[in-house]
Amino acid sequence: MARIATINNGSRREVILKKAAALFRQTGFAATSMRELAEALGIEAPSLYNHIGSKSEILQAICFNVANEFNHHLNKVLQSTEKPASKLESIIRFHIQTMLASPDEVYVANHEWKQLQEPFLSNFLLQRKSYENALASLVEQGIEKKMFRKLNPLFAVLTILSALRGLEAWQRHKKNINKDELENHLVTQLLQGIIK
Amino acid sequence: MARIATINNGSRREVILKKAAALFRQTGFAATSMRELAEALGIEAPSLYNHIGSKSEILQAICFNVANEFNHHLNKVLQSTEKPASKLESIIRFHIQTMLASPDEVYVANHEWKQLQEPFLSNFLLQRKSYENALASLVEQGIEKKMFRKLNPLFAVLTILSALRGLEAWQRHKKNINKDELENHLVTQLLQGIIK
DNA sequence: CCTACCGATCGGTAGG
DNA sequence: CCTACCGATCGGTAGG
Repeated sequence: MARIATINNGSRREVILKKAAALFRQTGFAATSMRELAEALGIEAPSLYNHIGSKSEILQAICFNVANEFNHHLNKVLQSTEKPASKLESIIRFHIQTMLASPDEVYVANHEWKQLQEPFLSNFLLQRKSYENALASLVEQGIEKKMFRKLNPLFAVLTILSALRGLEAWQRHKKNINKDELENHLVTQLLQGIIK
Repeated sequence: MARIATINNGSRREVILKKAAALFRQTGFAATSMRELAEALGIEAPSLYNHIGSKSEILQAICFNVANEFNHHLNKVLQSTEKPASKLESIIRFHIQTMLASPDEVYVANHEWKQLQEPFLSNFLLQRKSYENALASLVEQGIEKKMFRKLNPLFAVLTILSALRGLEAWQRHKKNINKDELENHLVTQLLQGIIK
């Protein structure tokens, strides 16, 4: 009895974040009320505040958790000695896999971050920009090595990231979607767009 | 005196829609209040209701105006006798041009349509789906004529549309962006991803 | 985790 | 186009 309570308490905050991500995705951050969130969890709204500090803090937690995951993987890839095309492929695959594994969180981080308050908003945008720049220099390396076509590296990266971020909208078609086919298709189409 | 008033009255609703699109983009539909919109227009909130029926109606007008523009262009292209690749290029260029010409409206139609109320939500999604299907059959034709690589037509279309819809986020980098370079880059990278 | 409750703000109406 | 105002709902606190 006590053990179950302890286990649940330990992850209570995570359960809240998880459910919040699902609701924020469905309805949007601003349009989701703390009462709706509470109801979805089977508790009263004021009880939420034993686990989280504010509605904003929930959004912050979701967005920065996702950002951390992507940054962590990026750093790991950058430290490897693979070719630029392989690095890029690994990053593309990670985007797709993460999106399929945590669609709600990734969606919120991609589309509701605008609702972050300062200084979190600025920090988030800064991280995003540095992520994009890291990918751009990867593309630049590929161009120098004559492996990629000669194109604007930043444009190339933004195009790929846009395509990947839009993936969440594919949910609608998900009955027809096989995960492996999806991943391989995207890798092919997106890399084909820049490879020589 | 009377003439100016008449002219202004005629376009008053459009001015409201225009400003609303800008605010909805900046802050999100749900997080934008009618009082903020009124203040941005230099009037009091209740005065808005002489020109629009409700907050929802503003969103509906923006979303369906944009949808109509895209559908109209699509139909024009489909009636032409060009090759699939040319048709697709024309559609890609239209997306980019429309987005650059009306960034606020296109952003709202792409990202705030979730806040539409029924039956508008269902209708909007239906139009979207039929738009995607029309593009998919275009890709299919290209594959049959051996002009496109053999890939899943729907996936190919969703990837391209995702990339195009994400374009709005490029605003952030706009000081470095030249319109023609942007358009040509995207056409190249996106078509290269599917052409044989 | 709950009940009771608060000030603020929301979309919108009445009436002129 | 404005003033005056409404009921509903919001995020959050007090206190237990």
